[in-house]
Amino acid sequence: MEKETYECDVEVIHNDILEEVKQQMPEDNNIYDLSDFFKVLGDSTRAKIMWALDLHEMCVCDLAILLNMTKSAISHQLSTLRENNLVKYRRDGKMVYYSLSDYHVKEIFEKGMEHILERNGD
Amino acid sequence: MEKETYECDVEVIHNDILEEVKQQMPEDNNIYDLSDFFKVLGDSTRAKIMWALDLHEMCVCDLAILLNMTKSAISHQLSTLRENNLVKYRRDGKMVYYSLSDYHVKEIFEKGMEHILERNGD
DNA sequence: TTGACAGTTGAGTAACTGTTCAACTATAAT
DNA sequence: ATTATAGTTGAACAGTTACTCAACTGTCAA
Repeated sequence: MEKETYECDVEVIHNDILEEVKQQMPEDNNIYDLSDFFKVLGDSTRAKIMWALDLHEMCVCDLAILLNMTKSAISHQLSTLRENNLVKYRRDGKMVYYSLSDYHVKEIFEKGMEHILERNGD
Repeated sequence: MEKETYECDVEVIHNDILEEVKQQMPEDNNIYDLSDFFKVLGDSTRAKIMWALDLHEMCVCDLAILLNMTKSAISHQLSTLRENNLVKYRRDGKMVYYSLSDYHVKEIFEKGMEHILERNGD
């Protein structure tokens, strides 16, 4: 009377459903990547940066003024966005201009905003 | 020669772009709500739960077995998902069955997964 | 070369977050 | 009533994270 398949502090309740869901679940690695992706968008500073860059290419200074934050703070967040391939940049003289690198993000933001606005009864 | 509009450690570089973006940016509160929403999806445990519930209504036990975690850990995360109106539940005897409460989330997950898979060269 | 400004980076810190643990409630069965 | 299982909850702890600060690089102008 052993349960070799699962190690948990509970009994198996709905084995049929479990098997079905297990088979249809995406691969672990894909879920990790996906939640990491959402995590990057899940900070208000980065969300604002992304939204601003969706409207217009901007330099670090512009973003710092727009968000009323230090250049350092903005630069750190841009670094995170860069590492996650969400923004690209070009240097022009002393200034570095950032823009969005991915066309999916806009759609995801818009779907997310739909959700927020409907939920808030707008 | 004062800049009353902005307080920052930088000079205003592109005033025209700044004004344009400022006007088109969503309200701060909406961006906060949006990033909070993404933050909830930005944890792999919660992402797995959401994906599983999208496939089938499940009880806490099932989820604990599926994710190989304790009921307590799952319950805490379900509580977060509940607070953010992403899941609903019904009690049936001793068991509590959870399911998705929002139809937008599936679309957002799918768009996000598209992004991941394309980015990973799939 | 020197100074000024745009931007980056690493260390440090305060705040946040996910899991564990133990104690708890709720329902059902004996 | 008692016991067992499903689930919840609060405190505590460890790991993470966003911003600050100071020092740094890169580019331009004089």
